[in-house]
Amino acid sequence: MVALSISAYPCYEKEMPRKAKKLGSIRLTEVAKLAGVSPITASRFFRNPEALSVSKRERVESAAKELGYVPNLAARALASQRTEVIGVLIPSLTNNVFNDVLRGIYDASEGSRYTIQFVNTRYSILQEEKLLRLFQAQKPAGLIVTGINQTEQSRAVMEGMNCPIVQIMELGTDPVDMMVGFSHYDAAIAAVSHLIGLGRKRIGFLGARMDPRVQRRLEGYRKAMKDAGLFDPSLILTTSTPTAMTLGGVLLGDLLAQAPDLDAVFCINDDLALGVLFECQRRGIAVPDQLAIIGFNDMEFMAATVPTLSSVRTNRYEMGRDGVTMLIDAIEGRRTATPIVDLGFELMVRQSSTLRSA
Amino acid sequence: MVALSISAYPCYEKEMPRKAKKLGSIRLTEVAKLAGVSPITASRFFRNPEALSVSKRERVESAAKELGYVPNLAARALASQRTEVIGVLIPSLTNNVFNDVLRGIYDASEGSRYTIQFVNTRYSILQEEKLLRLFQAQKPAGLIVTGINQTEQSRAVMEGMNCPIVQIMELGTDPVDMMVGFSHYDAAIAAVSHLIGLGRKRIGFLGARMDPRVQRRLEGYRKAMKDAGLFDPSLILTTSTPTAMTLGGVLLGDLLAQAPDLDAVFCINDDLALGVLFECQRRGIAVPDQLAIIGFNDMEFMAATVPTLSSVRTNRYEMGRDGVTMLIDAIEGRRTATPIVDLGFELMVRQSSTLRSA
DNA sequence: CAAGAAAATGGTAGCGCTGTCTTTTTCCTC
DNA sequence: GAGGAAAAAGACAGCGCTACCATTTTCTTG
Repeated sequence: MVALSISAYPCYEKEMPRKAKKLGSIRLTEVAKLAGVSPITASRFFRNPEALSVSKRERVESAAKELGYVPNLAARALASQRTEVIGVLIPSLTNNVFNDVLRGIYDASEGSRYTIQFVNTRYSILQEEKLLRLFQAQKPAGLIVTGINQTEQSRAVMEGMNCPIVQIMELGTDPVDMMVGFSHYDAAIAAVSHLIGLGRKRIGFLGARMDPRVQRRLEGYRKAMKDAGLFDPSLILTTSTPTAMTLGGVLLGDLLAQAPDLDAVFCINDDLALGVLFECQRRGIAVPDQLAIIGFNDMEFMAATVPTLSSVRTNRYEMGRDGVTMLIDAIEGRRTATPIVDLGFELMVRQSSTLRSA
Repeated sequence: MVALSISAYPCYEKEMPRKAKKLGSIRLTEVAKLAGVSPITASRFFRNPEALSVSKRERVESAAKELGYVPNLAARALASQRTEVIGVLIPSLTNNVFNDVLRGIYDASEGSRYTIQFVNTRYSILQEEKLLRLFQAQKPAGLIVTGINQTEQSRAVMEGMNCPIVQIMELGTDPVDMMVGFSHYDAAIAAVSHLIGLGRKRIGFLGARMDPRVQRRLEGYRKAMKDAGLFDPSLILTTSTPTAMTLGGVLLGDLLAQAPDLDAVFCINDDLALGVLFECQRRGIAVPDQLAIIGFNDMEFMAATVPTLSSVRTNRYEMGRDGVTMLIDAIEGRRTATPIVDLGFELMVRQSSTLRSA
């Protein structure tokens, strides 16, 4: 481990005394001496043990263990001109979606020699560009970025970085390097078509924090509604406010004000959907009889509600997991044949869109 | 940024060519040359600009900007024998509680020169010890650890680390260095006393993933129930299963089986509480008339449900935020007077424990 | 068993920066 | 304007490791 600061221009109060040199500090030299080999041989042991003869290998190993040697990664990075860091750029820590993605990334990278260094772009492509430049300066082993909407400069930086890069969360035709995601457009079409197929005509769209992926879901909604001849702009309500469960209720109220004959609602995420469900309980709107609800992402709680909530399952954990796995494989020269992986989605039909209480 | 790998004994496939040296690489020397100063002066500019005369300061600054200089942090760490990394050990990425804590940590450290390097202990104190050793080897500028239940070895490692350390999430009498948290014991007593004060007699306890902090909440529950002469072990149901909203419903069913006269339930977190609420809807149990519910943490959604759910607000974001802030202050020699900060808690009384529908 | 190829090992130099100490410059004050 | 103190700037060496190349040892094979 160790991660050096991400700030480009730090500024200390004062210089520190060069303290207690050598004080019990076990360097590679010490290990080499104890093992009776040259430092470079000891060095090789840690990087490529296969290159040593069995006898030396054993001697270095036991010497290292005896001395409790721990490599100095800063020195290693300086000498080798590279690090074992995987940089991860994610737009939010508030949004639970990324929680799952991060979990996948951490789980899959555990046990590997790589360290995850994640940073938060706060849904700003300018912030993303800035963070990308900082990563660039440090030559990470690989990079995971969210989505496909980077600035031109960001793209240029990435292309010049000379390390594998995986874009996650969605798909596009022009990857910087590799991609793991799914089509938000198609997923939205599936959700809306499901509602249309059930005979719903006045299907609303509820969106918050309209990031690029949510925009694409809106496009899918538009497409499906237009194809069915049901499109009506007054059925759409979006806000740039960050999403929250309480917001779901508020938005439903607003949408009902502009479209009182609403008979279904497609929420761009599950938090909104649950907020809508509670608002319906509050207003005495029967779900799904009067209003069908479908969410997006299929968080764990969607199966626990009353009525259970329909949603579109997205493979968030898997995107993280497969993303790093592909990345690490590429770093180590084992590139997969297909640079673009579609993890798909699954329509989870539950009571909120189908159950009709007789 | 940059973070060097956290693996102690990495192992490369092969040595890499020492590629394209000097190739446009802007080093401090180049900046110094352009600015017409010595490298060491340029170095000082980045660490302590106050020490330079105004003219040199401006010259170095513009030279750095012109060349697009970015410091090599590995070299810096090697030469200065320290890093600008703050290590964060957190037990889970699944539990949303830590999401909020992490958010506080990231928000408060943004703009500082420190990089957050967080690792996941998975609720294992052995894993924690292992990760602590890895951090130790790299001399982080500071450390944030969760809770007060470390192994003896972990404590020894921390005490020998020679860097500020903040323990977050709870309080104890014997901090390694600093602490930011609150009393889970007192918070549980407050929640249970509230229910007792409302005349509830058969108050259940529902717990999942019994980590040390949850154990202390159980102790608080025991204390309050015993003091009121209401304690009955059959009112307690715990499981080591990780918490989830679906689990809330299951546990309520089990608890009702062993205590059918249950009239209130204290859930050790909000997910369980919401799961319980839905299970009540499913079983036709009136909340709060037949069963009062109180959760723990006061997640955002607790105010959005029907009925709204009572909870104990914990200042998770603030624990993260204040934790790093204290840590950074200590790193930079501005130690606060009080090493132990109690962020308290707040009883959020809502409909699920009070409303009586006439 | 000699000769060449391959494998294993070692010597050297430096990655880019900063701590320490020394030298130079600037700023006072009388 | 001289003398001393403080501030500013610089020289030097080295942090711990690894890339590169040179060297030695081991393994083949005719």
